Amino acid sequence: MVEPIILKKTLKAYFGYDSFRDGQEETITAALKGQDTLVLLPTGTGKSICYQLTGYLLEGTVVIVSPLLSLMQDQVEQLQLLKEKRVAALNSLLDYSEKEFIIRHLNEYKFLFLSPEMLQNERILAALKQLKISLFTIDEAHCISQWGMDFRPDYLELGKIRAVLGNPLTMALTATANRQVKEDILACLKLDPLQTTQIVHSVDRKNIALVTITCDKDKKEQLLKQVKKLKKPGIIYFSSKKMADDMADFLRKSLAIRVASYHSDLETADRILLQQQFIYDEIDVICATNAFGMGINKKNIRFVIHYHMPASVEAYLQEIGRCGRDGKPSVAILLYEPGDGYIQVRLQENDLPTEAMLEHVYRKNIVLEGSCSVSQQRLLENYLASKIPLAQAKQQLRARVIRKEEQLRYMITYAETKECKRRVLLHYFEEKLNKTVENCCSNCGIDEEIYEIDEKNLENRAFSSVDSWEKILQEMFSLETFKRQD
DNA sequence: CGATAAGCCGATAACGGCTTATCGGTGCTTTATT
Repeated sequence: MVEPIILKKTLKAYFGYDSFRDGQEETITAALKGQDTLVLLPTGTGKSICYQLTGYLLEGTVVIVSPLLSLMQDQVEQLQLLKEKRVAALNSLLDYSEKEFIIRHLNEYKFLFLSPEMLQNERILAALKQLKISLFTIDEAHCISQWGMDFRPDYLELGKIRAVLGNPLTMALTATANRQVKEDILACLKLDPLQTTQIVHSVDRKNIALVTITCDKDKKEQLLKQVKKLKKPGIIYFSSKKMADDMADFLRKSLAIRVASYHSDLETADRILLQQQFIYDEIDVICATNAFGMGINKKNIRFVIHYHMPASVEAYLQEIGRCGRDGKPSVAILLYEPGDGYIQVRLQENDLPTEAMLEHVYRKNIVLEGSCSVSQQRLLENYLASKIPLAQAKQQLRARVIRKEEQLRYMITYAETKECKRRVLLHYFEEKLNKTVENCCSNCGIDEEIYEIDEKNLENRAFSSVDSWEKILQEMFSLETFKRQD
């Protein structure tokens, strides 16, 4: 048993903080007792401290499964800033010799980041088997449920991987999970629900006002109106890349603010550049698809607008959770037009194979290339390889389709409800709203002015006339960076 | 659903205007030859 005083001293020594934030100490204490943990803490409460501090107090290497290369790079850099040299990300950004070097020196690292896909690599898995793993961490664990079912099936293999590695002490971390997602995470990792300590804090972010504006063919005008008057910076989400591009142009021309669009068509270098510019307040508004956001650690985002709604309440909460991390009043606005749900239905249609496809593939015993989407093809191949009986496969698929429909339906319920939005949102996570929240939602009524630009004080103008020379230099410097990248 | 592309129509020739069809969103990986 590690005394709380030791924990605090370690926190101060390694991270420089005087006290823990909600949930951190609880999590670390449980892990140090040897308990597997499922940790649900709201965005921006320092989840990484949980596995990092635990790692420092245990012998061996912390292995962290992370969904994005950029996220891995971020975490590596942050640890390096804290003077930790024994840290590496084992991924495709490395060349052959770098990779080999890390694999040969695994036990010299304290923190090792990799993707679920990388864990499928035989050579790497064999090396990890020889390693003393102090803690097996799954960062952004909701990806298991959100992506594992179709988009990134290797997420569903993590349980097997865990078993191969001798079931090391495990910590799964996320900011958004309702009961079903928690069940998915535990089941996938093959964690016993009764033996796993769940540290669950409210997903409610009280400083984010929840607003829905019901539109009638006037979304574009509504968007312009809102973006014009709201305090910046902010993010606007779209469900198409083209739309994100077009609207970025439109807003840039209409409002003379600094707007950029962000989606998967961008080159990696451009993505990094945009993220940096946004973080350093050189961009006011980002028009993005759901590619943007995970790992964006910016405190002062004032609004998140959804031009199109996402496919689930989890995704919605993830996305709106990116504003107001500094605790100041922020607003999440959903621009909703009845029928919007249909876009998501169509988007998801090609994710899962149909029963007809499944039958065809089982009969012919082969998946024909080009006969369906990449995601469908991969899933069909998985079914074929796994030798799951047809009836069972069918049932599983049917369940997944129903699940997606339910998720979307609840999102629509949220959009259309006349009751308190916060209550409806929290209900999805089986939470009750105990006391009333000031500036709660558009149904309870909010004071709109606190989210709007204060014209008199000229606060929040894109370019201030009193820019310090430091800031001007900084901007020149980033321009140079831009040229070089180009 | 809504935006866009493709196809079709009449009619002395190229093209506006119509209907119909299609598509939309997330990321990891890759080892070997000009």
